[in-house]
Amino acid sequence: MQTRLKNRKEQIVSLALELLKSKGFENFSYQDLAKELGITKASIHHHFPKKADLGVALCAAIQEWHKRAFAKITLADNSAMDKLEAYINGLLGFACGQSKVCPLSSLQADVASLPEEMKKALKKLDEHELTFIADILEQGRANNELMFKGSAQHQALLFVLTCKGALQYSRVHGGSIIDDAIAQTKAQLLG
Amino acid sequence: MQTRLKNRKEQIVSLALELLKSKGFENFSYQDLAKELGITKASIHHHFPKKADLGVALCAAIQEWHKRAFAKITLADNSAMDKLEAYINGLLGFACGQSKVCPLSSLQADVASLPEEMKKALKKLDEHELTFIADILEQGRANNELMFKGSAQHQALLFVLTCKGALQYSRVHGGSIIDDAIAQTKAQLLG
DNA sequence: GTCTATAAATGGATAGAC
DNA sequence: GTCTATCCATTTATAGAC
Repeated sequence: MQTRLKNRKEQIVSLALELLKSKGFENFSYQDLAKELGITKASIHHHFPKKADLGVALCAAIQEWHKRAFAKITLADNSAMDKLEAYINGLLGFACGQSKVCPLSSLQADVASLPEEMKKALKKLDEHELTFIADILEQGRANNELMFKGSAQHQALLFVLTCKGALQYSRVHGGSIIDDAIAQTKAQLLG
Repeated sequence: MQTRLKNRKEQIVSLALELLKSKGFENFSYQDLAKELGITKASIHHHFPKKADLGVALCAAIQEWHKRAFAKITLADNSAMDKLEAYINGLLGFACGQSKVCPLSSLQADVASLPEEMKKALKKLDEHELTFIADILEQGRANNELMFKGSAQHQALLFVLTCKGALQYSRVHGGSIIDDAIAQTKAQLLG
């Protein structure tokens, strides 16, 4: 509940994260942030002189979010499928019905115009996420709970592409497409 | 070879399509087009008064591209896997090593700010593509060439999400991630 | 930390001459 | 079809007062 007692800097990052998920990094402005927060653009420049600074802070916020969410999932003494479901629910939690996508998908879409520092951060975040999913898959296969061929890293890639791609498609085709994609993926992994 | 004899209007659409694939619809400007073509912004406004007009023309160009590519693949008397590979090669043809993605992925990323007409066109294009892939998958399953559970439409969704998602990821992680994703998908379908 | 004011650049768009 | 010229809004960014 400490989320209610955020300082201004955290408020800015938090709102910018929402706009990143709905519009993408290049398509929200300091004006958007200022209007919503009831302050001026200049105030935001005080906290983040250049937009690239805000972008780096956004990447750090996503990293923090991953860290907490992944730790919570890892510690829960659940089946591999339960963990995958928890991951999916984490992704959907901020997106469902709101036309938002994974923030990393948004950053990938704008990669051509991102500052170098953000590209590097994005790459690390993606890799961290893929390794997290690969570990769950490997555990599930060792348990005879999940079935798949090849390396867990490669299977993790398919899983993550499916989840994030489904979110993107849902903005055009409605939320049911997410259910379809998730159900089909689960059916495959259960053999 | 008639591509060399394009009139200006076609040149504009052709270049805009490239910029769409690399930067997204909201992130290329009439100025970008004008500079590259060696004409002024006003000339482009003559052909496409508003950017939304250009956007609609882009959707039509993509539809035309689909029509040709899908017809060619359908008519070839090949296995289902050959057809899937031809589809993948079509996607990769414009993207590989150039940091470009599927134009429909680019449009999806910007869907929050697209004019209504483009959203409708995008939806139709997506559906057409999914049905095309679903038909190939169904044919392959009927032949005992491919193996998968559930409906061909749902499996087609996974396949398309994987191909396009891999392209997006490759801009950050390099082209090898495409090979990994495609290989893993093929292995699954071959049972 | 927040404001006013302003700069400098860019993007979409139009009018009218050639 | 293309140009020059111009308009207006927006965006990023800075300076300096409170």
